Amino acid sequence: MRTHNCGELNLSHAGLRVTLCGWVQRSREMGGLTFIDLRDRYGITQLVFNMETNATLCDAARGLGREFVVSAEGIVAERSNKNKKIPTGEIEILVDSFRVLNPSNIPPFTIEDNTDGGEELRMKYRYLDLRRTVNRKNLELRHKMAVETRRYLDSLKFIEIETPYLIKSTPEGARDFVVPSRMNPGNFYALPQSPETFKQLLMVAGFDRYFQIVRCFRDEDLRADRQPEFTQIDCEMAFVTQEDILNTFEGLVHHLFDSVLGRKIETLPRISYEDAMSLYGSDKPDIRFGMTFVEINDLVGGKGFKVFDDAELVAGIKVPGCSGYSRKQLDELTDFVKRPQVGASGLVYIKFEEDGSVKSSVDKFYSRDDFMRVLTEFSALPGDLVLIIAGRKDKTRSALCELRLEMGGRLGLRKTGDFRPLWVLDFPLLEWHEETGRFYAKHHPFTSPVPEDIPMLETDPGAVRANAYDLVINGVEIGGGSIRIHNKDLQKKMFSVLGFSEEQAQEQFGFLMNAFEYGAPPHGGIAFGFDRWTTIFGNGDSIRDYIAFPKNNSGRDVMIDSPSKISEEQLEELNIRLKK
RNA sequence: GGACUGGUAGUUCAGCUGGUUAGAAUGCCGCCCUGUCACGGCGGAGGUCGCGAGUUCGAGUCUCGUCCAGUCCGCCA
Repeated sequence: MRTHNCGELNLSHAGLRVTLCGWVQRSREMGGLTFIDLRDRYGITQLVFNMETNATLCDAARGLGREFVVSAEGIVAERSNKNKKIPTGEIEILVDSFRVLNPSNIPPFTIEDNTDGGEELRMKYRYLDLRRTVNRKNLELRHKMAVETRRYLDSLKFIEIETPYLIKSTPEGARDFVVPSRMNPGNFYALPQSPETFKQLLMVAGFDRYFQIVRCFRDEDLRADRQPEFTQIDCEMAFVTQEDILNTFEGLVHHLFDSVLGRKIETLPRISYEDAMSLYGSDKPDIRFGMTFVEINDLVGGKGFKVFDDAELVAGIKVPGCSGYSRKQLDELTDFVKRPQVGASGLVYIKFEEDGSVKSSVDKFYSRDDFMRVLTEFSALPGDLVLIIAGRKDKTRSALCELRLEMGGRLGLRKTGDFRPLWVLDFPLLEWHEETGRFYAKHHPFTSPVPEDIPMLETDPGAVRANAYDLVINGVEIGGGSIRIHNKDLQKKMFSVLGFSEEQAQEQFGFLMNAFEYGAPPHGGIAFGFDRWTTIFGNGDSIRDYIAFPKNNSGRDVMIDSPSKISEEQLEELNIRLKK
């Protein structure tokens, strides 16, 4: 139907007869002249109609509304007024005939880079929103990421194998999306939260390098970076140590930075979970800037300031060059950390003024020497501001983490386009839950403990470290994985620590444990959040912008209006009765 | 489950301590314009102020409830 697309013609094509197809972006009527911007995926080309040379055609062109689908034939001509802003700006098409392939309603919002449409409206008409360049580029980026991922992994002899979507519900982890089985009344499939068990079975089957770019499903509340269905780059390898896995996938990180963004990056720093928590208060630190935590219990305790004396942890950050902060600004920061989402009970400041004097909210408890010792510990210089939070260790760290990120943002230290990937290692194997009074696997129940910590499974399970690792970029968890347990006895012990009875373990994971009795190789793997990684590379705010048809905050697709009710007949057939 | 923010022309928003005819921009329609490209000029149409109660002589504005959207906490092995 077309000889060229709307983004490729230039002066070298002048005089050529062409046919273009596309959508009417906008038309400009000048009395005797009519210009139409014709748009397709590749760009915009200007069509021109002249009242003097063909009044009928020019008149007809004026009947074309926005988003009409048009096929136009004519001669490529050099423009008398060139537009330097677009690649095709030096030429235009002198149209001698055109055809409306399909008219269009007036679109509910303008289909331009700076659209006037709000989010909700654009989601409802997502197919129109996707015509906008920004969204098109986001999906092109996603495609490029997928292609380069496959290229890299294929070059290392990984093979992509599909695993089932209709699987079995398991109690650990996120809530399952569940699918009723018509042929097995009262029974349900679950959609996979990840292909975890299947990729381990593939290792038992001898496919020693597996990957899959695969959809995963979790029935949990949504966020800007969380969708109920999302995509992982899921990988597993046999006959490997943790070091082998980190090196192989550090290679993927380098390859994607290079091939997609055209950037060479340095060897990824590695930090232990414990250090990440004590220096950044987070297991996914944003290391684009410093401001690491300094713990000062010893320096400030026993001076009569009860809040510090009683605190499990007193820690702070040094904010360079902010000693001039006003009372109002400090009050604002105090309010910030006291918000329920941050959860600190207060904020103490020490201003190291330019003239060398010291001002603090706790002046009456400490001498100048006391403050100087603290400031030295922070390596503070005149002009710096130290902000301190105290209380329970975990609360203090998470609040200080929020404050650090906030200050980093205010000082412009979290620069867009600055990428600082790193590995976080040695995660704890287990996590204690107060409400249920038992341990849960922090990663998943097949994660192997660090060998020298295995004896502690009996004595101090909370202190056992795992052979687990996360990839973090700019404060976002991009991926995580572990070396798996391939030994049946160890796996049994793990289930028992998690509070599974032998029968429960057998019922839920018997197929895996049985498989491990038939020569399971040592293996391990990793999975990356493909949507998040793409979003980071695109400098986006929300993974929604990198998914063609995303769900909204309540898990709804407002375009197709789902989820939705189903008929009585369907319910009957599925053997389901709804609560009145 | 919880906190906060928002909901007013097709769209994006403004609308003060409650006050009589609810505005702007853009889009849309009509007329004019031969080099525009965010074209320009003139004119016009377009509103259940999310929904329901309440306070008041009077509610877009205040109160309560409710629905929807967004950000976050919980949750997300």
